[in-house]
Amino acid sequence: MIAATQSNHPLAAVSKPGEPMTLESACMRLRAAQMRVTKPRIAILGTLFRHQSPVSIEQMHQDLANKSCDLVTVYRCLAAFESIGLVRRSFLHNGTSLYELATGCAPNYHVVCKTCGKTEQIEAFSVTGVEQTLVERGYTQLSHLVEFFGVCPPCQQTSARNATPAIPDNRV
Amino acid sequence: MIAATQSNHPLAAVSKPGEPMTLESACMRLRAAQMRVTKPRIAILGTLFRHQSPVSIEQMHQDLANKSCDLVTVYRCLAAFESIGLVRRSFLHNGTSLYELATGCAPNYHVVCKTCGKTEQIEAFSVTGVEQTLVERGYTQLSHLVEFFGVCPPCQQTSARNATPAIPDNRV
DNA sequence: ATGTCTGCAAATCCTTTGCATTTTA
DNA sequence: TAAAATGCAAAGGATTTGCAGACAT
Repeated sequence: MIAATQSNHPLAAVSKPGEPMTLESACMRLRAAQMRVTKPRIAILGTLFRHQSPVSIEQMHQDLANKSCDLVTVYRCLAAFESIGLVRRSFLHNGTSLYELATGCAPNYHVVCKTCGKTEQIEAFSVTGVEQTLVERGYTQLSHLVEFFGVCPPCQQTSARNATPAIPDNRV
Repeated sequence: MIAATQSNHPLAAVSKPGEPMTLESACMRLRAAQMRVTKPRIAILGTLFRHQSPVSIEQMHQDLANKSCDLVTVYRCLAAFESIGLVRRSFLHNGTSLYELATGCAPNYHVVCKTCGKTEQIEAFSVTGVEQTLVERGYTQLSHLVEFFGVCPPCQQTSARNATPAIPDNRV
């Protein structure tokens, strides 16, 4: 699921398709937005680059070697990154969010396994038609949210049936 | 946004398109599922029938004349209703949910105004193609979530700009 | 009669806020 | 050195849980 918010921030320009984002370019974007490049921020960006897929705040915090920075800082940094369009936030059914680097391309959509919680990307899926209609109806600042859920093949063995679901059944 | 979960519950059959759900048929489904038809449950179903659109738990609780039942009971009843497919739950960006009667037809999609939080229905929008692909990939128990956000026409006046957004900006 | 709900209070979970201290530019 | 970021502790809001009493069947 993706929150494809259209940022109004002047510095929220996405990187060009041709040149993939690097840790350096990400830092430059921070500086360009009058934000400071600190050790926690670099570490957090690092985990995002390492995953290249949606990660939870909790996960990132644990990934940070010896939890080098406070959970609160992770929250604040990601909110800051999102405000300049550096990361994209995905809202899950269970009320939590995942963050991923915002590439220059259109937002990606995912399938989330109800059992193990793993996410997989899914091919292009267009919602522009619907948004166009909404614009015609007078809506502004459009954004949307699309997410698919299911049980992935590896999780369909009997053994998995007794596992605690990553996303409790009653919430999905 | 809609959580179009495919319930596996034997009694979760939806009412036939031809015959719209009534308070009576809803109660019958409760009984059929070995659930009891209590005063709070009837009242809650009542507010759902009255709205015929997604409603928040808080909203339902306030609607109940003199808050005739506890907020906790509203939570529990809705969870119970959802477990037998009587209602559909929608998860909002701000971490809360909306519930609506599960009609026999395909799930409806909505636009949620970022300012006032009002929801409007949007015309058919198909995700079956994507789900079909996922089935081919081996996923089972598919469900999905689709929601659009924007600022509705009435909320675009200057006055509205200072209003506290129903969904804080940093969450959408 | 009995297994199911309900209400109330308290607990939990995730996220945000306040503020003094540290850090970056 | 001035503005911005961090850590820690504590607040906040939504939802859940435990348990004794009330209720539907």
